[in-house]
Amino acid sequence: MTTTPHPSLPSLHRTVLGWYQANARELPWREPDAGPWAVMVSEFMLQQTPVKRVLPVWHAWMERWPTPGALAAEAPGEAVRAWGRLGYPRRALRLHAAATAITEEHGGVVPSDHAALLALPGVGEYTAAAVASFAFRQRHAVLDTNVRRVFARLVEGQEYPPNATTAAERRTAAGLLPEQPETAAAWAVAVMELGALVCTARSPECGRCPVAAECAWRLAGSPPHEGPPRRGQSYAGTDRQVRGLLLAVLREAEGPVTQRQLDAVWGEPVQRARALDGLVADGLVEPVQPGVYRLPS
DNA sequence: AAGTCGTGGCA
DNA sequence: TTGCCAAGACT
Repeated sequence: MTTTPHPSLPSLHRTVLGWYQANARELPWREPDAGPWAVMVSEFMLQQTPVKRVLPVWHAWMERWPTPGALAAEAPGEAVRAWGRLGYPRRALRLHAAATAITEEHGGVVPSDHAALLALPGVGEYTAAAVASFAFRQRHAVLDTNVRRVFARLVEGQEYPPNATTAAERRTAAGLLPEQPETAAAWAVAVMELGALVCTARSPECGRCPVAAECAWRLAGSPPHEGPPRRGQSYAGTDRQVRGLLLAVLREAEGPVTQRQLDAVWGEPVQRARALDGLVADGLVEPVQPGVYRLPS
């Protein structure tokens, strides 16, 4: 005879959804009146950047550019400037490009179709699913780093998920997804929130976890991660640091900037030149004339 | 498909 | 202090 070794799927859903109702953060892009554009802007900003740092920039951005058309009407350099110190400024350029595509190809309306979202610049598998789920209440597996970690522990008994998203992870996520679209959308954000607030990377608070009793990792004694350590991201002395320093000069200047101003931020000329070339190649910086640069117009 | 791409907070 | 890591996308 087969018994049911685990609580039913609907029970798991109810548990996590109930936890979310009681514990979710109030975030402006989750408000009922936050439209798809508000959600999309938040998703771009939240790619690799913590909520706390995103909040002020998101507010300023939405006030200045309440629609994709408003952003598309301005120079991409203004988006880079308004991006401030969120990091990975190519995201600002891609968000501007996405706004332009929405304006030109979708009549200024953020598309609800997953494939159409995926075709936008800067929108990958995660962001397409997130916008379709959070803004349009569709049924999609939303696999971000939080969700992947929760499932790795809860289902696989592993402390951390693999480096890259695997087919097995997609199957797991799809298998746990509630049937009803509205419930699936609620589930997606709830699991993500659980990963962000309780089932965290470093010191998970299993005592506060609503599904601790069913967690495969916990039941296995919380074994530490096996396999190769995930490569840390070095920063000091890299091109990325130099690019950041150079772009900060451009952002904070009113208009064009001279070569001398840029030279002042980094002593080593070869790396400095390589970093500046990279910024130009990425479209983040625009040469005006020899020795003069500005944000893209 | 492994590397690249910012920035800052926190243990 | 130093290393880890935070709602990834792109090549």
